[in-house]
Amino acid sequence: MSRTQGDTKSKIIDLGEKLLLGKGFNGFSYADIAISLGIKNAAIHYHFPCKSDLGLAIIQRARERFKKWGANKETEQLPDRERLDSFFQIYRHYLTKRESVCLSGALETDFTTLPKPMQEETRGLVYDLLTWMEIFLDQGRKRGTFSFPGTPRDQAIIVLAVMQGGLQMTRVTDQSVFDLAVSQIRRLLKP
Amino acid sequence: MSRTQGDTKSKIIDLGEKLLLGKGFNGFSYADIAISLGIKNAAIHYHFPCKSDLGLAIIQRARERFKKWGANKETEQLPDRERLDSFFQIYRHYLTKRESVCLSGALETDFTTLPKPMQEETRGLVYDLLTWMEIFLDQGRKRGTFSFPGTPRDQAIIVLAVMQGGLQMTRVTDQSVFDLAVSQIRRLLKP
DNA sequence: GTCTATAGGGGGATAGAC
DNA sequence: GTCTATCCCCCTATAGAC
Repeated sequence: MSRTQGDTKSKIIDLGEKLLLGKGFNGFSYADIAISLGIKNAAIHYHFPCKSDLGLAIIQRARERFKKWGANKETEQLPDRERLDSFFQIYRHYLTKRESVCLSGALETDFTTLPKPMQEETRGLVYDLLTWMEIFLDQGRKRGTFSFPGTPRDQAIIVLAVMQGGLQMTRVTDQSVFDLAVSQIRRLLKP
Repeated sequence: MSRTQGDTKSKIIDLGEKLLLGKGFNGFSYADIAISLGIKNAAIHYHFPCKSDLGLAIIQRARERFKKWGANKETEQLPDRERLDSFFQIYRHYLTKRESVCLSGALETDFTTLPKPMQEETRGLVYDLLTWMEIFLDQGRKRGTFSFPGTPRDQAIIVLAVMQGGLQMTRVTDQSVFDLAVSQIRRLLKP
Protein backbone atom coordinates (compact mmCIF):
# COMPACT_ATOMS: atom_id res chain seq x y z
CA MET A 1 0.00 0.00 0.00
CA SER A 2 1.07 3.54 -0.62
CA ARG A 3 2.29 5.56 2.29
CA THR A 4 2.30 8.83 0.42
CA GLN A 5 -0.43 10.16 2.65
CA GLY A 6 1.26 9.25 5.87
CA ASP A 7 4.52 10.76 4.71
CA THR A 8 3.05 14.02 3.54
CA LYS A 9 0.78 14.30 6.52
CA SER A 10 3.55 13.94 9.05
CA LYS A 11 5.82 16.21 7.04
CA ILE A 12 3.12 18.85 7.28
CA ILE A 13 2.87 18.40 11.04
CA ASP A 14 6.65 18.51 11.36
CA LEU A 15 6.92 21.73 9.44
CA GLY A 16 3.79 23.17 11.01
CA GLU A 17 5.26 22.61 14.44
CA LYS A 18 8.52 24.23 13.45
CA LEU A 19 6.70 27.25 12.04
CA LEU A 20 4.39 27.49 15.02
CA LEU A 21 7.33 27.49 17.40
CA GLY A 22 9.32 29.86 15.26
CA LYS A 23 6.70 32.40 14.26
CA GLY A 24 3.58 31.82 16.34
CA PHE A 25 0.26 30.40 15.15
CA ASN A 26 -0.73 33.65 13.46
CA GLY A 27 2.73 34.11 12.00
CA PHE A 28 2.72 31.32 9.43
CA SER A 29 0.41 30.29 6.60
CA TYR A 30 -0.41 27.23 4.53
CA ALA A 31 1.60 28.87 1.76
CA ASP A 32 4.76 28.70 3.91
CA ILE A 33 4.29 24.98 4.31
CA ALA A 34 3.33 24.40 0.68
CA ILE A 35 6.35 26.19 -0.72
CA SER A 36 8.73 24.50 1.67
CA LEU A 37 7.39 20.99 0.93
CA GLY A 38 7.06 21.64 -2.80
CA ILE A 39 3.34 20.94 -2.79
CA LYS A 40 0.29 23.09 -3.29
CA ASN A 41 -1.89 24.88 -0.81
CA ALA A 42 -4.86 22.64 -1.56
CA ALA A 43 -2.90 19.50 -0.74
CA ILE A 44 -2.54 20.67 2.83
CA HIS A 45 -6.25 21.34 3.07
CA TYR A 46 -6.84 17.74 2.03
CA HIS A 47 -5.02 16.53 5.15
CA PHE A 48 -6.08 19.37 7.43
CA PRO A 49 -9.28 21.08 6.25
CA CYS A 50 -8.86 24.01 8.65
CA LYS A 51 -5.74 25.53 10.07
CA SER A 52 -7.01 24.74 13.53
CA ASP A 53 -7.09 21.04 12.59
CA LEU A 54 -3.38 21.28 11.90
CA GLY A 55 -2.78 23.22 15.08
CA LEU A 56 -4.66 20.62 17.06
CA ALA A 57 -2.67 17.78 15.52
CA ILE A 58 0.58 19.53 16.41
CA ILE A 59 -0.37 19.89 20.05
CA GLN A 60 -1.77 16.38 20.33
CA ARG A 61 1.38 14.86 18.88
CA ALA A 62 3.52 16.87 21.27
CA ARG A 63 1.45 15.64 24.22
CA GLU A 64 1.84 12.03 23.09
CA ARG A 65 5.57 12.55 22.69
CA PHE A 66 5.89 13.87 26.20
CA LYS A 67 3.74 11.06 27.55
CA LYS A 68 6.02 8.51 25.90
CA TRP A 69 9.09 10.29 27.20
CA GLY A 70 7.68 10.15 30.73
CA ALA A 71 6.82 6.47 30.45
CA ASN A 72 10.11 5.50 28.79
CA LYS A 73 11.77 2.68 30.76
CA GLU A 74 15.28 4.08 30.31
CA THR A 75 14.30 7.59 31.37
CA GLU A 76 12.26 6.27 34.24
CA GLN A 77 15.16 4.41 35.80
CA LEU A 78 17.59 7.31 35.67
CA PRO A 79 18.67 8.97 38.91
CA ASP A 80 16.52 12.00 39.69
CA ARG A 81 19.06 14.61 38.71
CA GLU A 82 19.79 12.95 35.38
CA ARG A 83 16.10 12.71 34.74
CA LEU A 84 15.80 16.40 35.48
CA ASP A 85 18.57 17.12 33.01
CA SER A 86 16.82 14.94 30.48
CA PHE A 87 13.75 17.12 30.95
CA PHE A 88 15.80 20.27 30.48
CA GLN A 89 17.21 18.75 27.31
CA ILE A 90 13.74 18.77 25.77
CA TYR A 91 13.81 22.54 26.01
CA ARG A 92 17.43 22.81 24.98
CA HIS A 93 16.51 20.97 21.79
CA TYR A 94 13.87 23.56 20.98
CA LEU A 95 16.64 26.11 21.05
CA THR A 96 19.39 24.32 19.13
CA LYS A 97 17.49 22.28 16.60
CA ARG A 98 14.52 24.49 15.91
CA GLU A 99 15.69 27.97 16.86
CA SER A 100 12.43 28.39 18.62
CA VAL A 101 10.58 28.82 21.87
CA CYS A 102 8.67 25.98 23.52
CA LEU A 103 5.20 24.88 22.46
CA SER A 104 3.37 25.89 25.61
CA GLY A 105 4.94 29.34 25.57
CA ALA A 106 4.10 29.93 21.93
CA LEU A 107 0.51 28.81 22.40
CA GLU A 108 -0.05 30.73 25.60
CA THR A 109 0.91 34.07 24.12
CA ASP A 110 -1.37 33.46 21.12
CA PHE A 111 -3.99 31.93 23.37
CA THR A 112 -6.76 34.53 23.06
CA THR A 113 -6.68 34.31 19.27
CA LEU A 114 -6.77 30.51 19.10
CA PRO A 115 -9.88 28.53 18.14
CA LYS A 116 -11.58 26.82 21.08
CA PRO A 117 -10.36 23.26 20.37
CA MET A 118 -6.77 24.45 20.33
CA GLN A 119 -7.30 26.34 23.56
CA GLU A 120 -8.54 23.19 25.26
CA GLU A 121 -5.65 21.14 23.97
CA THR A 122 -3.23 23.82 25.15
CA ARG A 123 -4.72 23.60 28.62
CA GLY A 124 -4.18 19.86 28.48
CA LEU A 125 -0.56 20.26 27.49
CA VAL A 126 0.19 22.65 30.33
CA TYR A 127 -1.65 20.39 32.73
CA ASP A 128 0.48 17.41 31.61
CA LEU A 129 3.71 19.31 32.15
CA LEU A 130 2.72 20.77 35.51
CA THR A 131 1.46 17.47 36.83
CA TRP A 132 4.52 15.53 35.76
CA MET A 133 6.90 18.07 37.26
CA GLU A 134 4.95 18.33 40.49
CA ILE A 135 5.03 14.59 41.09
CA PHE A 136 8.66 14.35 40.07
CA LEU A 137 9.75 17.13 42.44
CA ASP A 138 7.67 15.70 45.27
CA GLN A 139 9.32 12.29 44.95
CA GLY A 140 12.74 13.85 44.59
CA ARG A 141 12.40 15.92 47.73
CA LYS A 142 11.20 12.92 49.71
CA ARG A 143 14.23 10.99 48.52
CA GLY A 144 16.50 13.91 49.43
CA THR A 145 17.58 14.53 45.85
CA PHE A 146 16.03 17.98 45.70
CA SER A 147 15.52 20.72 48.20
CA PHE A 148 13.14 23.67 47.89
CA PRO A 149 10.73 25.69 50.05
CA GLY A 150 6.96 25.66 49.49
CA THR A 151 4.94 22.90 47.87
CA PRO A 152 6.04 20.73 44.95
CA ARG A 153 3.38 22.49 42.92
CA ASP A 154 4.83 25.93 43.72
CA GLN A 155 8.24 24.77 42.64
CA ALA A 156 6.90 23.01 39.54
CA ILE A 157 5.36 26.28 38.39
CA ILE A 158 8.68 28.04 38.86
CA VAL A 159 10.67 25.42 36.98
CA LEU A 160 8.33 25.41 33.99
CA ALA A 161 8.08 29.20 33.94
CA VAL A 162 11.86 29.42 33.87
CA MET A 163 12.14 26.99 30.95
CA GLN A 164 9.49 28.85 29.03
CA GLY A 165 10.58 32.37 29.85
CA GLY A 166 14.24 31.46 29.51
CA LEU A 167 13.80 30.19 25.95
CA GLN A 168 11.96 33.35 25.03
CA MET A 169 14.49 35.70 26.58
CA THR A 170 17.38 33.90 24.99
CA ARG A 171 15.86 34.55 21.59
CA VAL A 172 16.43 38.30 21.88
CA THR A 173 19.71 38.18 23.76
CA ASP A 174 22.01 35.20 23.25
CA GLN A 175 22.01 31.46 23.77
CA SER A 176 23.91 31.72 27.01
CA VAL A 177 20.89 33.20 28.77
CA PHE A 178 18.98 29.94 28.52
CA ASP A 179 21.95 27.92 29.69
CA LEU A 180 22.46 30.25 32.63
CA ALA A 181 18.80 29.86 33.51
CA VAL A 182 19.13 26.07 33.50
CA SER A 183 22.28 26.14 35.64
CA GLN A 184 20.63 28.45 38.12
CA ILE A 185 17.45 26.43 38.48
CA ARG A 186 19.62 23.34 39.02
CA ARG A 187 21.49 25.16 41.79
CA LEU A 188 18.25 26.25 43.39
CA LEU A 189 17.15 22.62 43.62
CA LYS A 190 20.35 21.45 45.32
CA PRO A 191 19.92 19.81 48.71
CA MET B 1 -3.79 75.16 20.69
CA SER B 2 -5.69 72.00 19.98
CA ARG B 3 -4.69 68.86 21.73
CA THR B 4 -6.82 66.61 19.62
CA GLN B 5 -3.72 65.03 18.14
CA GLY B 6 -2.07 64.32 21.44
CA ASP B 7 -5.22 62.79 22.81
CA THR B 8 -5.92 60.55 19.87
CA LYS B 9 -2.31 59.58 19.48
CA SER B 10 -1.92 58.43 23.06
CA LYS B 11 -5.30 56.71 22.96
CA ILE B 12 -4.02 54.75 19.98
CA ILE B 13 -0.86 53.78 21.84
CA ASP B 14 -2.89 52.81 24.91
CA LEU B 15 -5.18 50.57 22.94
CA GLY B 16 -2.38 49.28 20.75
CA GLU B 17 -0.47 48.20 23.83
CA LYS B 18 -3.50 46.47 25.25
CA LEU B 19 -4.11 44.64 22.00
CA LEU B 20 -0.44 43.73 21.60
CA LEU B 21 -0.37 42.27 25.09
CA GLY B 22 -3.67 40.53 24.67
CA LYS B 23 -3.38 39.12 21.16
CA GLY B 24 0.21 39.47 20.01
CA PHE B 25 1.56 41.85 17.37
CA ASN B 26 0.19 39.74 14.53
CA GLY B 27 -3.11 39.23 16.29
CA PHE B 28 -4.56 42.71 16.03
CA SER B 29 -5.16 45.16 13.20
CA TYR B 30 -5.68 48.87 12.68
CA ALA B 31 -9.35 48.05 12.24
CA ASP B 32 -9.53 46.78 15.83
CA ILE B 33 -8.23 50.10 17.09
CA ALA B 34 -10.35 52.17 14.72
CA ILE B 35 -13.61 50.50 15.72
CA SER B 36 -12.83 50.66 19.40
CA LEU B 37 -11.93 54.37 19.29
CA GLY B 38 -14.74 55.27 16.92
CA ILE B 39 -12.37 56.61 14.29
CA LYS B 40 -11.35 55.42 10.85
CA ASN B 41 -8.49 53.29 9.71
CA ALA B 42 -6.84 56.18 7.87
CA ALA B 43 -6.76 58.36 11.00
CA ILE B 44 -4.44 55.86 12.63
CA HIS B 45 -2.16 55.85 9.62
CA TYR B 46 -1.91 59.63 9.99
CA HIS B 47 -0.36 59.19 13.44
CA PHE B 48 1.50 55.96 12.70
CA PRO B 49 2.18 55.49 8.97
CA CYS B 50 3.22 51.86 9.39
CA LYS B 51 2.13 49.33 11.97
CA SER B 52 5.74 48.99 13.02
CA ASP B 53 5.77 52.71 13.89
CA LEU B 54 2.99 52.04 16.33
CA GLY B 55 4.71 48.96 17.69
CA LEU B 56 7.88 50.93 18.18
CA ALA B 57 6.06 53.72 20.02
CA ILE B 58 4.48 51.15 22.34
CA ILE B 59 7.80 49.63 23.31
CA GLN B 60 9.54 53.00 23.67
CA ARG B 61 6.84 54.30 25.97
CA ALA B 62 7.02 51.15 28.08
CA ARG B 63 10.78 51.56 28.40
CA GLU B 64 10.38 55.19 29.50
CA ARG B 65 7.76 54.13 32.01
CA PHE B 66 10.05 51.54 33.52
CA LYS B 67 12.93 54.00 33.58
CA LYS B 68 10.79 56.49 35.48
CA TRP B 69 9.61 53.78 37.85
CA GLY B 70 13.21 52.84 38.56
CA ALA B 71 14.26 56.44 39.15
CA ASN B 72 11.20 57.31 41.25
CA LYS B 73 12.31 58.77 44.58
CA GLU B 74 9.60 57.01 46.57
CA THR B 75 10.30 53.64 45.03
CA GLU B 76 14.03 54.13 45.37
CA GLN B 77 13.87 54.65 49.10
CA LEU B 78 11.75 51.60 49.85
CA PRO B 79 13.29 48.66 51.68
CA ASP B 80 14.59 46.04 49.25
CA ARG B 81 11.80 43.56 49.76
CA GLU B 82 9.10 46.17 49.29
CA ARG B 83 10.84 47.37 46.20
CA LEU B 84 10.88 43.80 44.93
CA ASP B 85 7.16 43.55 45.58
CA SER B 86 6.64 46.82 43.76
CA PHE B 87 8.41 45.27 40.79
CA PHE B 88 6.20 42.19 40.96
CA GLN B 89 3.19 44.50 41.06
CA ILE B 90 4.05 45.73 37.58
CA TYR B 91 3.45 42.22 36.32
CA ARG B 92 0.44 41.67 38.53
CA HIS B 93 -1.14 44.71 36.90
CA TYR B 94 -0.71 43.18 33.46
CA LEU B 95 -2.79 40.31 34.70
CA THR B 96 -5.57 42.11 36.54
CA LYS B 97 -6.02 45.29 34.55
CA ARG B 98 -5.23 44.12 31.07
CA GLU B 99 -5.85 40.39 31.15
CA SER B 100 -2.61 40.00 29.34
CA VAL B 101 0.93 38.74 29.37
CA CYS B 102 3.90 41.06 29.76
CA LEU B 103 5.36 43.13 26.96
CA SER B 104 8.71 41.40 26.75
CA GLY B 105 7.06 37.96 26.62
CA ALA B 106 4.60 38.98 23.93
CA LEU B 107 7.34 40.51 21.79
CA GLU B 108 9.79 37.68 22.24
CA THR B 109 7.41 35.01 20.97
CA ASP B 110 6.56 37.15 17.93
CA PHE B 111 10.18 38.20 17.59
CA THR B 112 11.10 36.51 14.31
CA THR B 113 8.13 38.12 12.55
CA LEU B 114 8.79 41.63 13.82
CA PRO B 115 10.29 44.40 11.67
CA LYS B 116 13.93 45.16 12.48
CA PRO B 117 13.34 48.42 14.40
CA MET B 118 10.93 46.65 16.73
CA GLN B 119 13.40 43.82 17.24
CA GLU B 120 16.07 46.27 18.30
CA GLU B 121 13.73 48.07 20.68
CA THR B 122 12.70 44.72 22.15
CA ARG B 123 16.33 43.90 22.80
CA GLY B 124 16.63 47.23 24.56
CA LEU B 125 13.62 46.53 26.73
CA VAL B 126 14.92 43.15 27.85
CA TYR B 127 18.34 44.66 28.47
CA ASP B 128 16.78 47.35 30.68
CA LEU B 129 14.89 44.79 32.75
CA LEU B 130 17.81 42.40 33.11
CA THR B 131 20.25 45.14 34.02
CA TRP B 132 17.98 46.70 36.61
CA MET B 133 17.22 43.36 38.25
CA GLU B 134 20.86 42.28 38.26
CA ILE B 135 22.02 45.43 40.04
CA PHE B 136 19.10 45.33 42.44
CA LEU B 137 19.76 41.70 43.42
CA ASP B 138 23.48 42.34 43.76
CA GLN B 139 22.94 45.22 46.17
CA GLY B 140 20.30 43.27 48.07
CA ARG B 141 22.56 40.29 48.58
CA LYS B 142 25.40 42.48 49.76
CA ARG B 143 23.05 44.07 52.27
CA GLY B 144 21.86 40.66 53.38
CA THR B 145 18.28 41.22 52.21
CA PHE B 146 18.42 38.47 49.63
CA SER B 147 20.11 35.12 49.43
CA PHE B 148 20.71 33.06 46.32
CA PRO B 149 23.41 30.90 44.76
CA GLY B 150 25.22 31.86 41.55
CA THR B 151 25.72 35.36 40.22
CA PRO B 152 23.21 38.22 40.44
CA ARG B 153 22.86 37.92 36.69
CA ASP B 154 21.95 34.22 36.94
CA GLN B 155 19.29 35.01 39.48
CA ALA B 156 18.04 38.04 37.54
CA ILE B 157 17.42 35.81 34.54
CA ILE B 158 15.46 33.40 36.69
CA VAL B 159 13.32 36.08 38.28
CA LEU B 160 12.39 37.68 34.97
CA ALA B 161 11.75 34.32 33.32
CA VAL B 162 9.40 33.41 36.16
CA MET B 163 7.42 36.64 35.83
CA GLN B 164 7.14 36.22 32.11
CA GLY B 165 6.44 32.51 32.02
CA GLY B 166 4.18 32.75 35.05
CA LEU B 167 1.92 35.32 33.42
CA GLN B 168 1.67 33.18 30.32
CA MET B 169 0.91 29.96 32.18
CA THR B 170 -1.69 31.62 34.32
CA ARG B 171 -3.57 32.61 31.19
CA VAL B 172 -4.41 29.00 30.36
CA THR B 173 -4.87 27.73 33.91
CA ASP B 174 -6.05 30.17 36.56
CA GLN B 175 -4.92 33.38 38.23
CA SER B 176 -3.58 31.54 41.23
CA VAL B 177 -0.70 30.14 39.20
CA PHE B 178 0.88 33.57 38.81
CA ASP B 179 0.43 34.36 42.50
CA LEU B 180 1.95 31.05 43.48
CA ALA B 181 4.90 31.78 41.22
CA VAL B 182 5.45 35.14 42.89
CA SER B 183 5.22 33.64 46.38
CA GLN B 184 7.67 30.96 45.46
CA ILE B 185 10.26 33.28 43.94
CA ARG B 186 10.00 35.44 47.07
CA ARG B 187 10.68 32.38 49.21
CA LEU B 188 13.64 31.43 47.07
CA LEU B 189 15.21 34.83 47.72
CA LYS B 190 14.84 34.62 51.50
CA PRO B 191 18.07 34.91 53.49
C1' DG C 1 -3.67 12.67 -3.09
C1' DT C 2 -2.44 16.31 -5.58
C1' DC C 3 -3.37 19.58 -8.93
C1' DT C 4 -5.44 24.31 -11.12
C1' DA C 5 -8.39 27.87 -10.38
C1' DT C 6 -10.84 30.84 -7.78
C1' DA C 7 -13.90 32.58 -4.30
C1' DG C 8 -14.23 35.62 -0.35
C1' DG C 9 -12.43 38.15 3.34
C1' DG C 10 -9.13 40.84 5.93
C1' DG C 11 -4.88 43.04 6.24
C1' DG C 12 -1.75 47.29 5.65
C1' DA C 13 -1.33 51.28 3.25
C1' DT C 14 -2.22 55.58 0.14
C1' DA C 15 -4.74 59.58 -2.41
C1' DG C 16 -7.31 63.30 -2.11
C1' DA C 17 -11.53 65.80 -0.27
C1' DC C 18 -13.04 68.32 3.78
C1' DG D 1 -6.74 65.52 11.79
C1' DT D 2 -10.11 62.98 10.09
C1' DC D 3 -12.86 61.41 6.44
C1' DT D 4 -14.26 58.38 2.00
C1' DA D 5 -12.68 55.53 -1.32
C1' DT D 6 -9.78 52.35 -3.05
C1' DC D 7 -5.62 49.45 -4.20
C1' DC D 8 -3.18 45.37 -3.73
C1' DC D 9 -1.56 41.57 -1.42
C1' DC D 10 -1.95 37.56 1.38
C1' DC D 11 -4.75 34.51 3.77
C1' DT D 12 -8.06 30.56 4.52
C1' DA D 13 -10.89 27.67 2.22
C1' DT D 14 -13.54 25.25 -1.59
C1' DA D 15 -14.77 23.11 -6.32
C1' DG D 16 -13.70 20.16 -9.60
C1' DA D 17 -10.22 18.02 -12.92
C1' DC D 18 -6.59 14.51 -13.08
